[in-house]
Amino acid sequence: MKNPVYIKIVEDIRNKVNNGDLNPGDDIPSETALCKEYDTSRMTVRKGLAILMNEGYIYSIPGKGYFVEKPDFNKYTIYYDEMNNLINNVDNTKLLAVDIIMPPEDLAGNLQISKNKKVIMIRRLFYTDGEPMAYDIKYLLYEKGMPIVENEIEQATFPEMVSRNTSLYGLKKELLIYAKVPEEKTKKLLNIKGDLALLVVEQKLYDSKNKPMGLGITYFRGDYIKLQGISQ
Amino acid sequence: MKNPVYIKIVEDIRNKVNNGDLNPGDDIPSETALCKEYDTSRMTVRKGLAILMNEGYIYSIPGKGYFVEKPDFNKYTIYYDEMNNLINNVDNTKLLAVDIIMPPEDLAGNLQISKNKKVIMIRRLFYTDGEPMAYDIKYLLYEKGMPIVENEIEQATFPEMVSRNTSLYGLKKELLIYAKVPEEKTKKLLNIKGDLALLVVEQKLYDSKNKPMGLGITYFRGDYIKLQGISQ
DNA sequence: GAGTGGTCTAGACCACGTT
DNA sequence: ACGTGGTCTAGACCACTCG
Repeated sequence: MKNPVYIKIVEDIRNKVNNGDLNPGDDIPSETALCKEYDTSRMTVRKGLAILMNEGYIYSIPGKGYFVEKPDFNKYTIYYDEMNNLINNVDNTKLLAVDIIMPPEDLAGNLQISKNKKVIMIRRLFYTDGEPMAYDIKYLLYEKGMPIVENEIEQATFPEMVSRNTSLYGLKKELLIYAKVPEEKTKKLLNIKGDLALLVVEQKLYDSKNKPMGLGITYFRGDYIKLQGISQ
Repeated sequence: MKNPVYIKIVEDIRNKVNNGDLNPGDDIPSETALCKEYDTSRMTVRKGLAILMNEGYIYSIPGKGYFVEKPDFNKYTIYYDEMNNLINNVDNTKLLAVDIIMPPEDLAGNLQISKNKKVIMIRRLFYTDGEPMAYDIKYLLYEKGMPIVENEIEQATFPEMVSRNTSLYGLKKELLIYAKVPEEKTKKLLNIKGDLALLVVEQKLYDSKNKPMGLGITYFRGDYIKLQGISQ
Protein backbone atom coordinates (compact mmCIF):
# COMPACT_ATOMS: atom_id res chain seq x y z
CA MET A 1 0.00 0.00 0.00
CA LYS A 2 2.94 2.32 -0.51
CA ASN A 3 1.96 3.10 -4.10
CA PRO A 4 2.89 6.55 -5.34
CA VAL A 5 0.09 9.09 -5.34
CA TYR A 6 0.10 9.45 -9.12
CA ILE A 7 -0.52 5.72 -9.52
CA LYS A 8 -3.56 6.03 -7.29
CA ILE A 9 -4.85 8.84 -9.50
CA VAL A 10 -4.23 6.79 -12.65
CA GLU A 11 -6.02 3.74 -11.27
CA ASP A 12 -8.99 5.72 -9.99
CA ILE A 13 -9.64 7.46 -13.28
CA ARG A 14 -8.89 4.36 -15.35
CA ASN A 15 -11.39 2.36 -13.30
CA LYS A 16 -14.04 5.05 -13.67
CA VAL A 17 -13.58 4.93 -17.43
CA ASN A 18 -13.51 1.13 -17.57
CA ASN A 19 -16.74 0.61 -15.66
CA GLY A 20 -18.65 3.41 -17.32
CA ASP A 21 -18.64 6.07 -14.57
CA LEU A 22 -16.85 8.25 -17.09
CA ASN A 23 -17.75 8.13 -20.76
CA PRO A 24 -16.02 9.31 -23.93
CA GLY A 25 -16.25 13.08 -24.14
CA ASP A 26 -16.84 13.56 -20.42
CA ASP A 27 -14.54 16.03 -18.78
CA ILE A 28 -12.15 15.12 -16.00
CA PRO A 29 -11.76 17.33 -12.91
CA SER A 30 -9.22 20.06 -13.50
CA GLU A 31 -5.65 19.76 -12.28
CA THR A 32 -6.26 22.10 -9.37
CA ALA A 33 -9.40 20.17 -8.41
CA LEU A 34 -7.42 16.92 -8.40
CA CYS A 35 -4.70 18.60 -6.34
CA LYS A 36 -7.26 19.26 -3.63
CA GLU A 37 -8.97 15.87 -3.98
CA TYR A 38 -5.71 13.96 -3.51
CA ASP A 39 -4.06 16.61 -1.33
CA THR A 40 -1.00 16.69 -3.53
CA SER A 41 0.93 19.07 -5.76
CA ARG A 42 0.15 19.94 -9.32
CA MET A 43 3.19 18.16 -10.78
CA THR A 44 2.10 14.91 -9.17
CA VAL A 45 -1.39 15.23 -10.60
CA ARG A 46 0.08 16.04 -14.02
CA LYS A 47 2.28 12.95 -13.87
CA GLY A 48 -0.78 10.77 -13.39
CA LEU A 49 -2.70 12.50 -16.16
CA ALA A 50 0.30 12.17 -18.49
CA ILE A 51 0.22 8.40 -18.01
CA LEU A 52 -3.49 8.28 -18.79
CA MET A 53 -2.86 10.30 -21.92
CA ASN A 54 -0.13 7.91 -23.02
CA GLU A 55 -2.49 5.00 -22.47
CA GLY A 56 -5.05 6.66 -24.69
CA TYR A 57 -7.65 7.06 -21.97
CA ILE A 58 -7.80 10.85 -21.93
CA TYR A 59 -6.69 13.88 -23.89
CA SER A 60 -6.24 17.52 -22.98
CA ILE A 61 -7.16 20.81 -24.60
CA PRO A 62 -5.10 23.76 -23.36
CA GLY A 63 -7.30 26.35 -21.75
CA LYS A 64 -10.23 23.94 -21.51
CA GLY A 65 -9.42 20.80 -19.60
CA TYR A 66 -9.03 17.03 -19.79
CA PHE A 67 -11.55 14.79 -21.48
CA VAL A 68 -12.18 11.06 -21.85
CA GLU A 69 -10.89 9.75 -25.19
CA LYS A 70 -13.06 7.46 -27.27
CA PRO A 71 -11.42 4.05 -27.40
CA ASP A 72 -9.65 2.80 -30.50
CA PHE A 73 -11.55 -0.43 -31.05
CA ASN A 74 -9.77 -1.67 -34.06
CA LYS A 75 -6.15 -1.27 -33.12
CA TYR A 76 -4.03 -4.38 -32.63
CA THR A 77 -0.38 -5.10 -32.13
CA ILE A 78 1.10 -7.87 -34.22
CA TYR A 79 4.60 -9.33 -34.11
CA TYR A 80 5.74 -10.43 -37.54
CA ASP A 81 8.99 -12.25 -38.09
CA GLU A 82 9.29 -14.00 -41.43
CA MET A 83 11.28 -16.80 -39.79
CA ASN A 84 9.02 -17.39 -36.78
CA ASN A 85 5.29 -17.38 -36.28
CA LEU A 86 2.68 -18.67 -33.88
CA ILE A 87 2.61 -22.24 -35.18
CA ASN A 88 5.92 -22.70 -37.01
CA ASN A 89 9.56 -21.73 -37.10
CA VAL A 90 12.01 -21.79 -40.00
CA ASP A 91 14.93 -24.11 -39.28
CA ASN A 92 16.62 -23.93 -42.66
CA THR A 93 16.83 -21.66 -45.69
CA LYS A 94 17.96 -22.05 -49.28
CA LEU A 95 19.15 -19.25 -51.49
CA LEU A 96 17.69 -19.80 -54.95
CA ALA A 97 19.15 -16.83 -56.78
CA VAL A 98 20.49 -13.30 -56.50
CA ASP A 99 19.88 -11.17 -59.57
CA ILE A 100 20.38 -7.59 -60.61
CA ILE A 101 17.29 -6.55 -62.53
CA MET A 102 15.73 -3.54 -64.19
CA PRO A 103 12.48 -3.10 -62.28
CA PRO A 104 9.21 -3.65 -64.12
CA GLU A 105 6.80 -0.75 -63.99
CA ASP A 106 4.80 -1.79 -60.92
CA LEU A 107 7.92 -2.52 -58.89
CA ALA A 108 9.53 0.77 -59.89
CA GLY A 109 6.39 2.56 -58.81
CA ASN A 110 6.24 0.63 -55.58
CA LEU A 111 9.83 1.52 -54.73
CA GLN A 112 9.42 5.08 -56.05
CA ILE A 113 12.38 4.84 -58.42
CA SER A 114 12.86 5.32 -62.14
CA LYS A 115 12.81 2.25 -64.35
CA ASN A 116 16.52 2.46 -65.19
CA LYS A 117 17.62 2.23 -61.56
CA LYS A 118 18.87 -1.28 -60.92
CA VAL A 119 17.37 -3.45 -58.22
CA ILE A 120 18.70 -6.52 -56.45
CA MET A 121 16.30 -9.46 -56.44
CA ILE A 122 16.87 -12.21 -53.89
CA ARG A 123 14.85 -15.40 -53.97
CA ARG A 124 14.87 -17.89 -51.12
CA LEU A 125 13.00 -20.89 -49.76
CA PHE A 126 12.27 -21.35 -46.06
CA TYR A 127 12.20 -24.87 -44.64
CA THR A 128 10.81 -26.59 -41.57
CA ASP A 129 11.77 -30.20 -40.91
CA GLY A 130 13.00 -30.51 -44.48
CA GLU A 131 9.69 -29.29 -45.92
CA PRO A 132 9.55 -26.01 -47.88
CA MET A 133 7.04 -23.76 -46.11
CA ALA A 134 7.61 -20.37 -47.69
CA TYR A 135 8.90 -18.79 -50.89
CA ASP A 136 10.50 -15.44 -50.34
CA ILE A 137 11.39 -12.66 -52.79
CA LYS A 138 13.18 -9.48 -51.77
CA TYR A 139 13.79 -6.43 -53.91
CA LEU A 140 16.48 -4.10 -52.62
CA LEU A 141 17.68 -0.78 -53.94
CA TYR A 142 21.35 -1.17 -54.66
CA GLU A 143 23.47 1.04 -52.42
CA LYS A 144 27.20 1.47 -52.64
CA GLY A 145 29.02 -0.72 -50.16
CA MET A 146 26.17 -3.19 -49.86
CA PRO A 147 27.78 -6.59 -49.41
CA ILE A 148 26.16 -9.08 -51.73
CA VAL A 149 27.70 -12.11 -50.16
CA GLU A 150 25.74 -15.28 -50.46
CA ASN A 151 26.19 -16.70 -47.01
CA GLU A 152 25.38 -13.34 -45.47
CA ILE A 153 22.12 -13.10 -47.34
CA GLU A 154 21.01 -16.65 -46.92
CA GLN A 155 20.04 -16.52 -43.26
CA ALA A 156 19.25 -12.84 -42.98
CA THR A 157 15.94 -11.33 -42.10
CA PHE A 158 14.70 -8.46 -44.25
CA PRO A 159 15.54 -5.64 -41.81
CA GLU A 160 18.93 -7.25 -41.28
CA MET A 161 19.67 -7.14 -45.00
CA VAL A 162 18.91 -3.47 -45.23
CA SER A 163 20.39 -2.39 -41.94
CA ARG A 164 24.00 -3.17 -42.76
CA ASN A 165 24.48 0.47 -43.56
CA THR A 166 21.77 2.29 -41.65
CA SER A 167 20.72 2.01 -38.04
CA LEU A 168 17.83 -0.26 -37.21
CA TYR A 169 16.04 2.53 -35.42
CA GLY A 170 15.08 4.99 -38.12
CA LEU A 171 13.50 2.26 -40.24
CA LYS A 172 9.79 2.45 -40.92
CA LYS A 173 8.07 -0.71 -42.02
CA GLU A 174 4.78 -1.59 -43.59
CA LEU A 175 3.03 -4.93 -43.91
CA LEU A 176 0.38 -6.04 -46.37
CA ILE A 177 -1.35 -9.32 -45.56
CA TYR A 178 -3.61 -11.25 -47.89
CA ALA A 179 -4.56 -14.74 -49.05
CA LYS A 180 -3.94 -16.15 -52.51
CA VAL A 181 -4.15 -19.34 -54.51
CA PRO A 182 -0.62 -20.44 -55.50
CA GLU A 183 0.50 -20.32 -59.12
CA GLU A 184 1.87 -23.50 -60.67
CA LYS A 185 5.45 -22.29 -60.32
CA THR A 186 4.95 -21.60 -56.63
CA LYS A 187 3.23 -24.95 -56.06
CA LYS A 188 6.29 -26.72 -57.45
CA LEU A 189 8.67 -24.72 -55.28
CA LEU A 190 6.65 -25.32 -52.13
CA ASN A 191 5.98 -28.97 -52.95
CA ILE A 192 2.21 -28.44 -52.90
CA LYS A 193 0.26 -31.35 -54.37
CA GLY A 194 -3.44 -30.72 -53.74
CA ASP A 195 -5.34 -27.57 -52.91
CA LEU A 196 -3.66 -25.22 -50.49
CA ALA A 197 -4.02 -21.51 -49.87
CA LEU A 198 -1.07 -19.17 -49.45
CA LEU A 199 -0.79 -16.43 -46.86
CA VAL A 200 1.14 -13.64 -48.55
CA VAL A 201 2.96 -11.01 -46.53
CA GLU A 202 4.43 -8.02 -48.32
CA GLN A 203 6.94 -6.08 -46.29
CA LYS A 204 8.11 -2.65 -47.31
CA LEU A 205 10.99 -0.85 -45.63
CA TYR A 206 11.44 2.92 -45.59
CA ASP A 207 14.38 4.96 -44.37
CA SER A 208 13.96 7.75 -41.85
CA LYS A 209 13.08 10.16 -44.68
CA ASN A 210 10.25 7.87 -45.85
CA LYS A 211 12.10 6.79 -48.97
CA PRO A 212 11.46 3.11 -49.84
CA MET A 213 14.53 0.91 -49.36
CA GLY A 214 13.13 -2.44 -50.32
CA LEU A 215 10.14 -4.65 -50.86
CA GLY A 216 9.77 -8.22 -49.67
CA ILE A 217 7.07 -10.69 -50.63
CA THR A 218 6.80 -13.91 -48.70
CA TYR A 219 4.43 -16.68 -49.80
CA PHE A 220 3.67 -18.92 -46.83
CA ARG A 221 1.98 -22.29 -47.13
CA GLY A 222 -1.34 -21.69 -45.41
CA ASP A 223 -0.90 -24.70 -43.16
CA TYR A 224 2.39 -23.41 -41.79
CA ILE A 225 1.51 -19.95 -40.58
CA LYS A 226 -0.80 -18.12 -38.22
CA LEU A 227 -0.35 -14.50 -37.28
CA GLN A 228 -1.51 -13.19 -33.94
CA GLY A 229 -2.70 -9.71 -33.03
CA ILE A 230 -3.39 -8.36 -29.55
CA SER A 231 -5.37 -5.29 -28.57
CA GLN A 232 -4.21 -2.34 -26.45
CA MET B 1 12.61 27.95 -32.52
CA LYS B 2 10.49 28.35 -29.39
CA ASN B 3 10.46 24.62 -28.74
CA PRO B 4 10.38 23.58 -25.10
CA VAL B 5 13.71 22.48 -23.63
CA TYR B 6 12.55 18.91 -23.06
CA ILE B 7 11.69 18.54 -26.74
CA LYS B 8 15.22 19.57 -27.63
CA ILE B 9 16.56 16.89 -25.27
CA VAL B 10 14.27 14.27 -26.79
CA GLU B 11 15.27 15.13 -30.35
CA ASP B 12 18.98 15.21 -29.58
CA ILE B 13 19.02 11.80 -27.96
CA ARG B 14 16.63 10.29 -30.48
CA ASN B 15 18.84 11.48 -33.33
CA LYS B 16 21.93 10.06 -31.69
CA VAL B 17 20.22 6.71 -31.43
CA ASN B 18 18.84 6.84 -34.96
CA ASN B 19 22.15 7.56 -36.64
CA GLY B 20 24.19 5.20 -34.55
CA ASP B 21 26.02 7.61 -32.23
CA LEU B 22 24.32 5.73 -29.42
CA ASN B 23 23.85 1.98 -29.64
CA PRO B 24 21.65 -0.48 -27.75
CA GLY B 25 23.06 -0.98 -24.25
CA ASP B 26 25.00 2.29 -24.24
CA ASP B 27 24.40 4.48 -21.23
CA ILE B 28 22.90 7.94 -21.44
CA PRO B 29 24.36 10.84 -19.43
CA SER B 30 22.85 11.02 -15.96
CA GLU B 31 20.02 13.39 -15.13
CA THR B 32 22.32 15.78 -13.33
CA ALA B 33 24.76 15.74 -16.25
CA LEU B 34 21.94 16.60 -18.63
CA CYS B 35 20.79 19.37 -16.27
CA LYS B 36 24.19 20.99 -16.67
CA GLU B 37 24.42 20.28 -20.42
CA TYR B 38 21.07 21.94 -21.15
CA ASP B 39 21.24 24.39 -18.25
CA THR B 40 17.84 23.37 -16.99
CA SER B 41 16.20 21.79 -13.99
CA ARG B 42 15.98 18.13 -13.20
CA MET B 43 12.21 17.88 -13.74
CA THR B 44 12.61 19.21 -17.26
CA VAL B 45 15.30 16.66 -18.04
CA ARG B 46 13.15 13.92 -16.57
CA LYS B 47 10.21 14.97 -18.74
CA GLY B 48 12.33 14.51 -21.84
CA LEU B 49 13.66 11.15 -20.69
CA ALA B 50 10.13 10.00 -19.84
CA ILE B 51 9.08 10.65 -23.43
CA LEU B 52 12.03 8.66 -24.77
CA MET B 53 11.11 5.81 -22.45
CA ASN B 54 7.53 5.86 -23.70
CA GLU B 55 8.78 5.75 -27.27
CA GLY B 56 10.86 2.68 -26.44
CA TYR B 57 14.20 4.34 -27.12
CA ILE B 58 15.64 4.10 -23.62
CA TYR B 59 15.03 2.46 -20.28
CA SER B 60 16.16 3.25 -16.76
CA ILE B 61 17.55 1.23 -13.88
CA PRO B 62 17.16 2.92 -10.49
CA GLY B 63 20.51 3.53 -8.89
CA LYS B 64 22.36 2.90 -12.16
CA GLY B 65 21.23 5.15 -14.97
CA TYR B 66 19.54 5.34 -18.37
CA PHE B 67 20.42 3.00 -21.23
CA VAL B 68 19.58 2.66 -24.91
CA GLU B 69 16.88 0.05 -25.50
CA LYS B 70 17.27 -2.50 -28.26
CA PRO B 71 14.63 -1.85 -30.91
CA ASP B 72 11.59 -4.06 -31.33
CA PHE B 73 11.97 -5.00 -34.98
CA ASN B 74 8.94 -7.12 -35.38
CA LYS B 75 6.24 -5.03 -33.83
CA TYR B 76 3.48 -3.65 -36.05
CA THR B 77 0.19 -1.91 -35.50
CA ILE B 78 -2.74 -3.19 -37.50
CA TYR B 79 -6.27 -1.80 -37.69
CA TYR B 80 -8.81 -4.54 -38.13
CA ASP B 81 -12.46 -3.84 -38.69
CA GLU B 82 -14.45 -6.75 -40.03
CA MET B 83 -16.60 -4.34 -42.05
CA ASN B 84 -13.80 -2.24 -43.57
CA ASN B 85 -10.35 -3.04 -44.88
CA LEU B 86 -7.69 -1.58 -47.10
CA ILE B 87 -9.29 -2.58 -50.40
CA ASN B 88 -12.96 -3.13 -49.60
CA ASN B 89 -15.86 -2.05 -47.43
CA VAL B 90 -19.01 -3.94 -46.49
CA ASP B 91 -22.11 -2.13 -47.69
CA ASN B 92 -24.70 -4.71 -46.75
CA THR B 93 -25.14 -7.64 -44.40
CA LYS B 94 -27.50 -10.59 -44.18
CA LEU B 95 -28.33 -12.49 -41.02
CA LEU B 96 -28.41 -16.18 -41.85
CA ALA B 97 -29.31 -17.63 -38.46
CA VAL B 98 -29.17 -17.15 -34.71
CA ASP B 99 -28.96 -20.40 -32.76
CA ILE B 100 -28.54 -21.45 -29.18
CA ILE B 101 -26.13 -24.37 -29.16
CA MET B 102 -24.29 -26.64 -26.79
CA PRO B 103 -20.65 -25.99 -27.59
CA PRO B 104 -18.61 -28.79 -29.14
CA GLU B 105 -15.45 -29.69 -27.24
CA ASP B 106 -13.03 -27.41 -29.08
CA LEU B 107 -15.30 -24.39 -28.80
CA ALA B 108 -15.94 -25.01 -25.11
CA GLY B 109 -12.21 -25.19 -24.57
CA ASN B 110 -11.64 -22.07 -26.59
CA LEU B 111 -14.19 -20.13 -24.57
CA GLN B 112 -13.08 -21.77 -21.32
CA ILE B 113 -16.56 -22.95 -20.39
CA SER B 114 -18.09 -26.32 -19.58
CA LYS B 115 -19.82 -28.20 -22.37
CA ASN B 116 -23.26 -27.74 -20.85
CA LYS B 117 -23.11 -23.95 -20.86
CA LYS B 118 -25.18 -22.68 -23.76
CA VAL B 119 -23.68 -20.51 -26.46
CA ILE B 120 -25.28 -18.19 -28.98
CA MET B 121 -24.19 -18.78 -32.56
CA ILE B 122 -24.74 -15.99 -35.07
CA ARG B 123 -24.09 -16.51 -38.77
CA ARG B 124 -23.99 -13.66 -41.24
CA LEU B 125 -22.92 -12.82 -44.77
CA PHE B 126 -21.17 -9.56 -45.64
CA TYR B 127 -21.82 -8.01 -49.05
CA THR B 128 -20.14 -5.49 -51.31
CA ASP B 129 -21.99 -4.29 -54.40
CA GLY B 130 -24.38 -7.20 -54.10
CA GLU B 131 -21.56 -9.77 -53.98
CA PRO B 132 -20.98 -11.88 -50.86
CA MET B 133 -17.42 -11.22 -49.70
CA ALA B 134 -17.30 -12.75 -46.24
CA TYR B 135 -18.98 -15.40 -44.15
CA ASP B 136 -19.06 -14.60 -40.49
CA ILE B 137 -19.73 -16.79 -37.44
CA LYS B 138 -19.87 -15.45 -33.91
CA TYR B 139 -20.09 -17.46 -30.72
CA LEU B 140 -21.22 -15.49 -27.69
CA LEU B 141 -21.58 -16.56 -24.09
CA TYR B 142 -25.17 -15.96 -23.14
CA GLU B 143 -25.50 -13.30 -20.46
CA LYS B 144 -28.71 -12.27 -18.74
CA GLY B 145 -30.20 -9.18 -20.31
CA MET B 146 -28.46 -9.70 -23.62
CA PRO B 147 -30.86 -8.51 -26.25
CA ILE B 148 -31.06 -11.02 -29.06
CA VAL B 149 -32.94 -8.83 -31.45
CA GLU B 150 -32.38 -9.55 -35.10
CA ASN B 151 -32.07 -6.05 -36.43
CA GLU B 152 -29.71 -5.15 -33.64
CA ILE B 153 -27.41 -8.02 -34.46
CA GLU B 154 -27.50 -7.73 -38.20
CA GLN B 155 -25.36 -4.63 -38.59
CA ALA B 156 -23.32 -4.91 -35.43
CA THR B 157 -19.61 -5.33 -35.22
CA PHE B 158 -18.30 -7.95 -32.82
CA PRO B 159 -17.23 -5.58 -30.05
CA GLU B 160 -20.57 -3.81 -30.40
CA MET B 161 -22.45 -7.07 -29.84
CA VAL B 162 -20.60 -7.80 -26.66
CA SER B 163 -20.40 -4.29 -25.31
CA ARG B 164 -24.12 -3.79 -24.74
CA ASN B 165 -23.57 -4.63 -21.10
CA THR B 166 -19.93 -3.89 -20.44
CA SER B 167 -17.87 -0.84 -21.26
CA LEU B 168 -15.85 -0.85 -24.43
CA TYR B 169 -12.72 0.03 -22.54
CA GLY B 170 -11.95 -2.99 -20.40
CA LEU B 171 -12.21 -5.34 -23.39
CA LYS B 172 -9.14 -7.22 -24.47
CA LYS B 173 -9.09 -8.62 -27.96
CA GLU B 174 -7.04 -11.16 -29.85
CA LEU B 175 -6.76 -11.81 -33.56
CA LEU B 176 -5.66 -14.95 -35.36
CA ILE B 177 -4.99 -14.54 -39.07
CA TYR B 178 -4.44 -17.36 -41.54
CA ALA B 179 -5.20 -18.53 -45.05
CA LYS B 180 -7.41 -21.46 -45.98
CA VAL B 181 -8.99 -23.19 -48.94
CA PRO B 182 -12.79 -22.86 -48.69
CA GLU B 183 -14.97 -25.88 -47.98
CA GLU B 184 -17.78 -26.66 -50.43
CA LYS B 185 -20.38 -25.19 -48.08
CA THR B 186 -18.43 -21.93 -47.82
CA LYS B 187 -17.88 -21.76 -51.58
CA LYS B 188 -21.63 -21.89 -52.10
CA LEU B 189 -22.30 -19.21 -49.53
CA LEU B 190 -19.66 -16.90 -50.97
CA ASN B 191 -20.59 -17.63 -54.57
CA ILE B 192 -17.09 -18.92 -55.37
CA LYS B 193 -16.87 -20.76 -58.68
CA GLY B 194 -13.22 -21.48 -59.40
CA ASP B 195 -10.18 -21.54 -57.15
CA LEU B 196 -10.03 -18.86 -54.51
CA ALA B 197 -8.25 -18.65 -51.18
CA LEU B 198 -9.89 -17.41 -48.00
CA LEU B 199 -8.33 -15.10 -45.49
CA VAL B 200 -9.63 -16.20 -42.11
CA VAL B 201 -9.66 -13.87 -39.13
CA GLU B 202 -10.54 -15.27 -35.73
CA GLN B 203 -11.38 -12.65 -33.16
CA LYS B 204 -11.60 -13.46 -29.48
CA LEU B 205 -12.90 -11.03 -26.89
CA TYR B 206 -12.02 -11.10 -23.21
CA ASP B 207 -13.49 -9.11 -20.35
CA SER B 208 -11.31 -7.08 -18.01
CA LYS B 209 -10.68 -10.19 -15.91
CA ASN B 210 -9.38 -12.07 -18.97
CA LYS B 211 -12.42 -14.31 -19.18
CA PRO B 212 -13.41 -15.08 -22.81
CA MET B 213 -16.69 -13.45 -23.83
CA GLY B 214 -16.93 -14.57 -27.39
CA LEU B 215 -15.26 -15.97 -30.48
CA GLY B 216 -15.75 -14.72 -34.00
CA ILE B 217 -14.55 -16.36 -37.20
CA THR B 218 -14.75 -14.42 -40.43
CA TYR B 219 -13.99 -16.05 -43.76
CA PHE B 220 -13.07 -13.38 -46.28
CA ARG B 221 -12.83 -13.98 -50.01
CA GLY B 222 -9.13 -13.54 -50.69
CA ASP B 223 -9.76 -11.07 -53.48
CA TYR B 224 -11.74 -8.76 -51.21
CA ILE B 225 -9.38 -8.17 -48.33
CA LYS B 226 -5.94 -6.86 -47.54
CA LEU B 227 -4.78 -6.06 -44.03
CA GLN B 228 -2.18 -3.42 -43.38
CA GLY B 229 0.37 -3.23 -40.58
CA ILE B 230 2.61 -0.29 -39.74
CA SER B 231 5.72 -0.25 -37.57
CA GLN B 232 6.15 1.85 -34.45
C1' DG C 1 29.48 7.52 1.03
C1' DA C 2 28.81 9.24 -3.43
C1' DG C 3 26.03 8.91 -7.37
C1' DT C 4 21.91 7.34 -9.45
C1' DG C 5 16.95 7.42 -10.54
C1' DG C 6 11.86 7.86 -8.26
C1' DT C 7 8.73 10.74 -5.88
C1' DC C 8 7.07 15.13 -4.47
C1' DT C 9 6.57 20.19 -3.22
C1' DA C 10 5.23 25.06 -3.64
C1' DG C 11 5.84 28.17 -6.04
C1' DA C 12 6.31 30.84 -10.97
C1' DC C 13 5.12 32.66 -15.83
C1' DC C 14 2.89 31.76 -20.16
C1' DA C 15 -0.82 30.97 -23.86
C1' DC C 16 -5.18 29.80 -24.32
C1' DG C 17 -10.74 29.37 -23.59
C1' DT C 18 -14.65 31.25 -21.58
C1' DT C 19 -17.51 34.93 -19.64
C1' DA D 1 -10.72 38.75 -15.40
C1' DC D 2 -10.45 34.11 -14.46
C1' DG D 3 -9.69 29.32 -14.96
C1' DT D 4 -7.48 26.07 -17.79
C1' DG D 5 -3.42 23.35 -19.24
C1' DG D 6 1.95 23.78 -20.69
C1' DT D 7 6.48 24.81 -19.18
C1' DC D 8 9.88 25.34 -15.72
C1' DT D 9 12.45 26.05 -11.23
C1' DA D 10 15.14 24.94 -7.05
C1' DG D 11 14.85 22.67 -3.77
C1' DA D 12 13.65 18.05 -0.79
C1' DC D 13 13.73 12.97 0.82
C1' DC D 14 13.91 8.21 -0.48
C1' DA D 15 15.76 3.58 -2.25
C1' DC D 16 18.97 1.77 -4.86
C1' DT D 17 23.84 0.47 -6.79
C1' DC D 18 28.62 0.46 -6.58
C1' DG D 19 33.17 0.89 -4.98
